[in-house]
Amino acid sequence: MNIGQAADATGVSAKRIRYYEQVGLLEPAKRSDAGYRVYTAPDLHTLRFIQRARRLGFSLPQVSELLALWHDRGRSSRQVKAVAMKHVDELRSKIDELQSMVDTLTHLAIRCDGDERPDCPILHDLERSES
Amino acid sequence: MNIGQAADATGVSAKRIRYYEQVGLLEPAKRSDAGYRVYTAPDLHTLRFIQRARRLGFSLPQVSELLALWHDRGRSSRQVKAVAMKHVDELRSKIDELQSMVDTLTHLAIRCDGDERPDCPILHDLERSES
DNA sequence: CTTGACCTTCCCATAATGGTAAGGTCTATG
DNA sequence: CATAGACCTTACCATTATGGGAAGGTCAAG
Repeated sequence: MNIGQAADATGVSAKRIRYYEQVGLLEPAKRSDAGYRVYTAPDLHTLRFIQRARRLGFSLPQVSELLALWHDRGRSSRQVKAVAMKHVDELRSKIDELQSMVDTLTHLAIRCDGDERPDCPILHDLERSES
Repeated sequence: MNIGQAADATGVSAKRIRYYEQVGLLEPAKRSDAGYRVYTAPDLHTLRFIQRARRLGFSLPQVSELLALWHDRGRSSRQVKAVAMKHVDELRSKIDELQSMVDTLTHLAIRCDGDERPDCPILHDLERSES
């Protein structure tokens, strides 16, 4: 199976597959006589694993950790859970940060008339000197 | 006032100030005889405006829009509110996306024993073939 | 006049892709 | 068999906003 078919089968673009190989997330694929990368069922399995981990927001280094644990028959579920929960903590921090932006902005926007007049608490807040 | 002092006074690093000038967010600063950038009170005001907008998560193009509106005496608060609310929508989308990752992961992690055994629903989910 | 703290520009790196160009390969059809 | 078109290869550039560092000029204090 060529890279295009692997991409179609997994939802990971050919570009990404090559990149993952380049940065060492994937073992270099076998090549055909012409130098084409050749993929087999286990490769697709790995690609889908990566795809799902990426969709859950894991960074490539984290995905790399997860792949290693996945292949490590001697792993403990504790290790896996630790990676996942660390990521959850990061996600929650990010959410809190974004939410506080939303809170501030909606608080300001509520007081903005949104009409033809120029006066606006949003700009007023942005130009205030403190902080 | 030199760039270092302007940086200290506004919380915008010298590096960032130069970058903002380079990408056109800021007017090129006046220069001293020696070629040093020189900043005055209104410049600091603008830098603080940018700093606050950035902290609220506005992208540099959005900050640019806000700066233009700020300087436009003929602006309507409607325009300002539109920029802000569009950003709020983007933030909320991002929050929803991150929250659904958190939900999925916590759901999986709850069922992970987190002990010395290798079996783990998190890896199990990542390697499942669907999706 | 030297030292140290500034400033300047320029280049590199980051994270994880997408786009494109130049060129080789494979396959189906005329 | 030749050729077109769909594929593949590598290599380079762009993205976003920032930090780091080097090489070299400037300024103020001692």
